[in-house]
Amino acid sequence: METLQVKAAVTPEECVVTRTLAFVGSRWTPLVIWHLLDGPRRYGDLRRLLPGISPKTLADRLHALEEQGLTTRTVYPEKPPRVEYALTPRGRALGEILDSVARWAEEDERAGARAAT
Amino acid sequence: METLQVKAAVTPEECVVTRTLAFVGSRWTPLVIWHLLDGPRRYGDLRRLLPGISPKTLADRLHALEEQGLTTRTVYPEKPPRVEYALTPRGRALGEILDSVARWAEEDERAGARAAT
DNA sequence: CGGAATCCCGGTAGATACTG
DNA sequence: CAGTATCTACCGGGATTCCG
Repeated sequence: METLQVKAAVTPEECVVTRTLAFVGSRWTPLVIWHLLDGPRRYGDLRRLLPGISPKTLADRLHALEEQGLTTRTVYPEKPPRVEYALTPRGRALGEILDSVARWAEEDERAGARAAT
Repeated sequence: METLQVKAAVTPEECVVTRTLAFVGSRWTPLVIWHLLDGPRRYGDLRRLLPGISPKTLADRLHALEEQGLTTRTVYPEKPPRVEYALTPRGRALGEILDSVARWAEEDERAGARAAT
């Protein structure tokens, strides 16, 4: 087993980590994933959970997530129409990483608070 | 111990994960961190290791990283001048996360390759 | 060598209005 | 309800030039 591919990458485009982080780091994306960790959510649910997000942006995020295989989109042919978004196993796996990021970031804030004392 | 703060966040600005990922996800940043994982590097080293990066962008990244406490900047008053950048413990901790991201992303590519077969 | 200053371009994402 | 269609503004980041 050799080193991780990333080591070899020289440009951002070639680097999987860069590509992944650029994707997940786009505005609202982490919060969308976070809410979906609680279970499937409807488009309108997410809009309510994310006050300030525009319909276009939310649609963009959901499309991108689906395209990356992180979420699924299920249409229930009812009246009124119902559409549910849910994380795939891979999406949930990414959620785990977001969790570790959160822990890392909060260590920071704690240290900062301590230093400020 | 209650839930992670992130859960409570509703806007991207309030969310530590969003802020962190927006920061780390900016172009070239992961690669800069990656190279620093090998040890301290000089400005010129990094420019050579990152073909295509502009002086401004590299300076921006290094400033931001230093401001976030992820790197240190050491000036050796020699002639010609020498400046070294190195990861702090926190910076290295973030490197660990990048590593998990890399593993996550490569699972993806392997699955994709399999599906494409 | 290790940057800072300036200019500029392209893409991201927000606002708004409308539709199946 | 669950989006799409446009149009715009902002700024991240690249190219270039110059300085201590």
